[in-house]
Formats: sequence, C-alpha cells, structure tokens
Amino acid sequence: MHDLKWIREQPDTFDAAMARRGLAPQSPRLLELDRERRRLHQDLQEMQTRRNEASKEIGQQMKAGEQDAAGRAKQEVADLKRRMGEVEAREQQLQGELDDLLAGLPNALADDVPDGEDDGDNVLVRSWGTPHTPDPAKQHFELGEATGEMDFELAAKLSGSRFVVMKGEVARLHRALGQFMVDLQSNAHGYQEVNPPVLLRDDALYGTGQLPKFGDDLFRTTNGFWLSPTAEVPLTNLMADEIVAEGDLPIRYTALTLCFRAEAGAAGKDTRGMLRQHQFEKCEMVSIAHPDTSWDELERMVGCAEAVLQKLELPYRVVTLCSGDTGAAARKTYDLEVWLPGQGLYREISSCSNTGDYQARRMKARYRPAEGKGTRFVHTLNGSGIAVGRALIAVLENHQQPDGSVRIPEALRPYMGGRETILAGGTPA
RNA sequence: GGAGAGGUGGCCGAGCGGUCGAAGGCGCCGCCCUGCUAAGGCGGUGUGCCCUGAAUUGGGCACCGUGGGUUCGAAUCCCACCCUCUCCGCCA
Repeated sequence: MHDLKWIREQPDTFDAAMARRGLAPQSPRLLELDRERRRLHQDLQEMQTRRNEASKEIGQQMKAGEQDAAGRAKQEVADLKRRMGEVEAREQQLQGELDDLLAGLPNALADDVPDGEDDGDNVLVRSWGTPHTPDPAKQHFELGEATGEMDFELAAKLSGSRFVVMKGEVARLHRALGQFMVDLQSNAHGYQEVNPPVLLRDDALYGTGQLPKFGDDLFRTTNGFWLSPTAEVPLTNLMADEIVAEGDLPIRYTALTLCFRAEAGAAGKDTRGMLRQHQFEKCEMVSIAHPDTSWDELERMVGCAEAVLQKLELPYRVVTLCSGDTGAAARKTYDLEVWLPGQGLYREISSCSNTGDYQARRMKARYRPAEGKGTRFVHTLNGSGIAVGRALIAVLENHQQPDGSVRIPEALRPYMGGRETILAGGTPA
C-alpha cells in the first residue's frame, strides 16, 4: 500500500517507481479519484457540521417549547440528510475504487535494486564455500529412494504429485534440520520463537500482500480459511493494528511451520524430488524494524540465514534479485542459493526481503516516536532461515559419499543422536 | 454442534436517546511540595482524515467490535454479521 500523500506530492517519482515494475503511469487516475473524493468529503463535512448544529438547536427549541422553530429546523435537516446520502454514497464508491487500485500495486523498489527481466539478471553479491561435485553426483531423490526412506509413489497414493513420504533416517534428518534452525535463530540470533496458527483469515493475507492479487497460489479450506504459504504471514500480522513504543524496536520473531502452496504457476517445473512441494516446512524470520535502520536489519537477517548454511557446511551464494524477479511486496530481496551437486546448479534456499512500510500500511502496524507526536509506520522484513526441505536436499547431495551414504555435518549431530552417517549401505534404520 | 454472557480509550470500568470523545480509577508524562524514600497537590495524556498554516498553528469531521436501520439527534433503541468468554457435547 502506498502513501497517497507521497503520490500527490511526487507523482512523477511514483510513476517512475511503478515503471520499474513494468506498469504504465498510475498517478493520473489515482490523483483524479483522490481529488474528487476529497472534494466530496469536504462537502459532506460541511453538511455534517450544519446538521450537528441544527440538531442541537432543535433540542433547545423543544425544551423551550418553540415547536414552530423546531419544525423548520427538522425540515432543514431532512433536506440535508437526503443530499448527504447521495454525496456519501458517491464518496464511498470513489474510496472503494481508490483502495482497490492502491491495494493491487506493487511496492516501490529500492534504488540499488538492479534492473532486469528475470532470475537471469540477478546480481551476485558474494559466495561462500567451494562447490564440489562428488563422483558419482546423485540427486537427493536417488539417494533417498535407494533405501526407501524417501517415497514419492507412496505420497502420490495419499495426496498426488508434489508430496513426499519420508521415513526413518531421512525423516529424522528432516526433523533435526528444523529443530537446529529454529534453535539457532532463537537462541543465537535473538528471534523470539513463535508457534502461530497456519490457518488464516482474509485480513492476514491482505496485510502481507498475498491478497487480493495472488490468491491463486494459496490453498483455501471450505469454510474460508487460507493455508499459510509462509510463516511470514502470521508472524508479520502479529503487529496488525498494533502501536508499539519506539524503544521496543526491533521486534524479531522466528517460527518453524508447515507451509502450503498451490504452485499454480509452476506446472511441469521441478516435478521430480522434493524441491517444489505443496507442503513443506520452513523456519522463518520476521523483523519489525525502525524505518531508519531497516536496511541494516536486512543485512543482519541475511547473515542469520547464511549462518545456517555455513554450519551445515553447504556452499552457497548471495544474489540481489533484479527488478523483474523481486516480489510485489518487497523493496529489495536477497536470495540465498545453495549448491546442489546432483543438479549441478545453485538453487534458491532462502529469500530475505525488506518491505519497508508497504505491509505495515496495509495492516496498520505502527510505533510511537519517543519525540514528537503521532505515530509512524514500522518497517517489516521477512526471510527464510531456512527452507527445511531444500536444506535436506542440500545436505544429502553435498555430503553424499561414493557408497551412497551421507555424512552428517558436525552441527547437526546433537540433533541426530550423535550419528555421523546415515543411509549407510542402503540399509533402512 | 447446543445453551448462556459479553465486546467502550494503554489497562480496568461507568454511561443505556441530546450538554459524551466519552465519568471514575490505574498506568504514563510534566510541574509543585516533602532535606532521601513513600505519601500528597496541580496540569496533561486515543486514532484517522479534511481544510488552514512557518508550526507539535487554528478550525472541522469521523471513530464506543463490523455493517445496515430508526430518529431532528445513537456508545445508548432495532436488525444482521464477526469475535471473545462460560457451561454442555465432541475431541488431539
């Protein structure tokens, strides 16, 4: 959601920002609606003022027994009310139109976001670790299916495509990864652990920007709940309609939750294996930040996500998403891409964004400045810290041994009952 | 799912047709008093929008769960919806 005052004051800047998103100039129509709406609003206010005055007069006249005067005043208010009804209906219509337009517009990109079409134009920031390709370099599903502990056919029986059944050591590894991540983000990085609902109401999805435009990507229950596509939604919406003290910022939350995505636009993409599932686990980080420090907070958050990959000994690189690849709610996004030797590619495993006040405006999340009056919108950030299913893939593929077994990285062993290796000799646990 | 109660300002809690943006208390902020502390005194303390302005200036409008309605006038009356709580049922 954009600030109408900003659009009024700097329509050219605003249109330039929308142009980077591939949109035609929006300000002429918005400002036309805004002008007309405000004109009607002023008329309405004047009529309301007069009505309030007249009603007071009527009260006094009735008390004083001046029936005639009271009758005349009542007539005046009756006329006024008829006109007010018309003006009010028109104003509401314009307001609705304006809200709909504004709600559908993407966030303005940060100045340092590179221009580009798609993920091919993303810009490398740094990389960590040395990608190596074991021989043989099996894909994760080959490793998992070899012992029967990762089973897609079994999952298809229950739920169709884009689901998996994990068993034994693979299931244990998956659980270990999730625990490890949420422990790291909460204990070491200061994010408060939260266990939120993942069945959500319309308002929550609207607040973070999935609605009204991207409902197709989501699952919905028959009684109107949305299945959370990421804990970003419940965690960020904890701040909806709240006003916090300036000194309370930043507020940092983390949660390990299931995520559900319809993957409507991904037909035929990544159909093999666990890379793209309708249901997956993710450790999410959300920061509620002061506007002055939200860019620093973004860098910090990326570091918190990177820490996971470093401790898991997984080579990765950090890229800045280009204009065409940056999500609608974000001002700027860093992706972490982990090396997957089975595919011989870097693949996204975390995405960290600063949305500025875009989501905060939608959900009315504010803080009270220590100095001065009024309230200001907070900035909200979200990042994966990190996707559990994809981390599982990365661990299997990067730490696979020639015999098909997989070495457990040091940091994970406490969560694996001390085990150093799994899938040894193709023997199920 | 059945029966009942209720949704008012940061919190508690009055108000039940006009003078209510809303008593009172708590909390918070400022000042005063008390040679410390506690107690006490005075004042202030919601949000959004519109007009105006150099301004944290002046003025106005709206908001007492949400949306409608009745009325000259609604926090107060009526209707619908949402939510919360209690008991019963079911259940991890």
